[in-house]
Amino acid sequence: MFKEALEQHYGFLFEPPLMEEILAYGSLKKVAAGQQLIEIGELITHMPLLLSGAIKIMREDEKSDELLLYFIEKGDTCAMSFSCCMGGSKSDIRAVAETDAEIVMIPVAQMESWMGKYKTWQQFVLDSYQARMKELLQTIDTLAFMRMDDRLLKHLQDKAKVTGDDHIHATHQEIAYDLHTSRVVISRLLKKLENEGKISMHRNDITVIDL
DNA sequence: ACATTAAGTGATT
DNA sequence: AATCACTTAATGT
Repeated sequence: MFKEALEQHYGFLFEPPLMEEILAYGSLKKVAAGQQLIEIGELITHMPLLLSGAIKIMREDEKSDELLLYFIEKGDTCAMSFSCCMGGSKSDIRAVAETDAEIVMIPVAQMESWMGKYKTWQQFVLDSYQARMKELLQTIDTLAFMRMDDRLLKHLQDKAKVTGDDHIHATHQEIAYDLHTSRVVISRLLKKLENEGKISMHRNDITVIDL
């Protein structure tokens, strides 16, 4: 069961009756790193509560080019899923497990009734919505002003934070994919960051020093 | 030793 | 900042 982990990350947020309901209606889902959770256009039937690990949320264009929007960590939920759940509509985003993760899946029907029933739930939804909105604005800022070097460093720091490891196991190509740019640009900027002493790199491994 | 994949570089748009 | 063309380095078979 997932009772202990749930209490550890959400116990201070939700009152006992709500915790009971989460235990009753939620189901635990374990995913491996790299596994896709939600594809664009897929119908949302459940809402995720992260217990451990991290999920990355991506957007995709017509040419199937990807762009990373933000990460979700333990104690978070996917704010995007609220709007989708409520309207019974389809997902606008893709969710991929960044690390191995444990997630409690809540059926949409339940979470809707909790909105009216539990004040703490309502607050939780509102808070995470706000947090996600803030992160989105941040990514928009860096996008709009096209400061790729800052964007790259932020991405590396986020990734290190989210995985709880300052060693990042990724190729330049994969990073380029996340930031929607070319591998050559990433290689050059990484070189620059290395010269500035902010990171060190080896094949398939980047160590973030400046956290 | 050879093929494959990741990373580095210079030039061009 | 993106793309091309090419080199160099690391890894796998």
